[in-house]
Amino acid sequence: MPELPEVEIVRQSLDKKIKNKRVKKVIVRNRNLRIKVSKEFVKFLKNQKITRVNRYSKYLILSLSNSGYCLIHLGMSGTIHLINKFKKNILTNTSFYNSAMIPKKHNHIELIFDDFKIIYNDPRRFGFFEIFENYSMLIKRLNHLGPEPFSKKFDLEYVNQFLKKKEKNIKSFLIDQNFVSGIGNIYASEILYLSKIDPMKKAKLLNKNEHKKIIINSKKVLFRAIKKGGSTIRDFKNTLGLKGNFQSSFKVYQREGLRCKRIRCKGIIKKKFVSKRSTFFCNSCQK
DNA sequence: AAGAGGCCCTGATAGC
DNA sequence: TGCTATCAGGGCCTCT
Repeated sequence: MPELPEVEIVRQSLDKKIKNKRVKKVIVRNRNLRIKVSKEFVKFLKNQKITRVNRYSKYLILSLSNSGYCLIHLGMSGTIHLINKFKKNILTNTSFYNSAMIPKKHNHIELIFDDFKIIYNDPRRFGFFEIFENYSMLIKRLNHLGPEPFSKKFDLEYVNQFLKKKEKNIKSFLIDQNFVSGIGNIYASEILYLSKIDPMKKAKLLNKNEHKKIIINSKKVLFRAIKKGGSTIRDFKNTLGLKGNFQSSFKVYQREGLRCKRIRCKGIIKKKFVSKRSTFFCNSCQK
């Protein structure tokens, strides 16, 4: 599901809500996520204050007051829901959560704060929650990731060096987190469209100008998507259950058979499986 | 080292 | 109505 922009939207709303708040209770209903939730998880988070909510690539990073970290990945279908607590009435003095907001199945983890809670829902369980005692352990965990598209390190020299001997198609590298981290299947197609590059083109055949376009358009596409609240294809929602809006701005993704949006281009958007992932491109203006 | 392929899992949808 | 097959925004692992 979520690529960098969607995770950033989640980060922003979490930051507003849980920063400097203390976790009162932790519930783990299903430990069998992509990575098994550790036995120490509940103990590690309980009574900790969330001091920061960061994001790197598609990962959320909660900093804790015990100087530890909680690393979260949403996988393909993970969502985080913010649920406010209401007082039912004074007579019974029972409180409840607005159940209309809560998915019925697959609520695997809950972090409960004073007057609200967050619920991690993930039907496919490709996401995970991991804990790290300190910063160096966290960094080690994320060490394999390439630079983010926004990073200064993602420059001409780096891109050229990485791709110059690569026989595989360029599209598979845009979604390769070791090369550049944060881009997923949707935005890879969009970036290559803006760059007028054929997704099937061998990476080593790209010239300097094309490298430049990839660098610029990666930033451009992701920034625009963040600005629009991310993309909602089937089930991405922000923590309040609201959908993103960037899907209406897609130039190629899920536009198979439609006309290319570029002025004066007569091309038709095609869909092909590239490295096992659906890939959309204009058959005329992407060379 | 690089690339191809498989696998983890559930749900929505299409076709019969 | 119900069956089966296919696909979905990710990432890791193994084999060659």
